[in-house]
Amino acid sequence: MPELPEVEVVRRGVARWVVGRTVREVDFLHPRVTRRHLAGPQDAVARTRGLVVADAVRRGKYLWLPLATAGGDADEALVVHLGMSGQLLVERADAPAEKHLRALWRFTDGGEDLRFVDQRTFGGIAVVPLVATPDGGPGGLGESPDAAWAHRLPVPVAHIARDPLDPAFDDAAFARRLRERSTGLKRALLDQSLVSGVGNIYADEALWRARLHYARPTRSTTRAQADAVLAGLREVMTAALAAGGTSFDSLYVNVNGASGYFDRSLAVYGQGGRPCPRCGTPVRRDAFMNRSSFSCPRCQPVPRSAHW
DNA sequence: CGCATATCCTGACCGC
DNA sequence: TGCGGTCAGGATATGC
Repeated sequence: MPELPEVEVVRRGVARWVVGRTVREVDFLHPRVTRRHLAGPQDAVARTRGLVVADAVRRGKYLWLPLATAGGDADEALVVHLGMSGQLLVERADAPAEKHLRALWRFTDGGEDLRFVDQRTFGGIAVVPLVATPDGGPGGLGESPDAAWAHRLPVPVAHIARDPLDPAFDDAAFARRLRERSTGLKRALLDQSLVSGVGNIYADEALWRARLHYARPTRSTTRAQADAVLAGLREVMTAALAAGGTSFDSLYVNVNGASGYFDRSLAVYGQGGRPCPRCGTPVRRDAFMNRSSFSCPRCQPVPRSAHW
């Protein structure tokens, strides 16, 4: 499940292998891949063909490639969301098609193709305008933070908050906005308009590090607790990034790059019944929001006023 | 409007 | 060996 670290590994791979190249042709091989591009796949192709991939930028789980004209600036971007199972691959044109190949980009240099492979089709592609947004500043983490396109966001990303690894993330504002909400802590962490890039795995891991229960009411969260959650997120995301970042030097941009981290380092996620690494108490698994929540019953006690 | 839930999707896995 | 049921969850449409 690609969350922030996995998407960042993919972003670095795209920056390494695709940025600077000119798109010659695009094929969309499944109707669901362009469902968010309302004008349809042919329009997405027309808006991409002949343009230069100027950069690879990320905010939260969204990745986008500003598309520049020969003049150099970019008014639109190719937005990619990996969903649950999406992968971006850089492969030779004669490599056999993957079973779940959904989109394919060829370039004028005749080099390797970019492919979007997605088994479960929760992911998607859209070509959309870059727009100025109230939060201003660089749009996210990219290779060229001073470029004109880095100060605008693709329309579908305009409502997405900055992520915990963004240098401009405002910790105090996060704590303040958290207290304005009437919900549980984990629900808030999964809301991409409050903080982005967090999914089920990193939410559970960060809450374990912060020793906070997922149903703790946001309304009464202290600044110190909010800071502890952010520290937990940054810790686990940075570690996952370090583990996944080792493989992007190859000619293969793969969302599975961080899998080695999962094998060894998850404290609670997917560890139901196994001992908490801190206190040895068996990890608890609860049904929550149509998915699972993992926590340590001793380190993360249920608050009296839990907000389920 | 704020918040919660239903929905999309496919393959792995499990019990019978 | 097959078959039905369950599980995985990001983002959004909807409903209250």
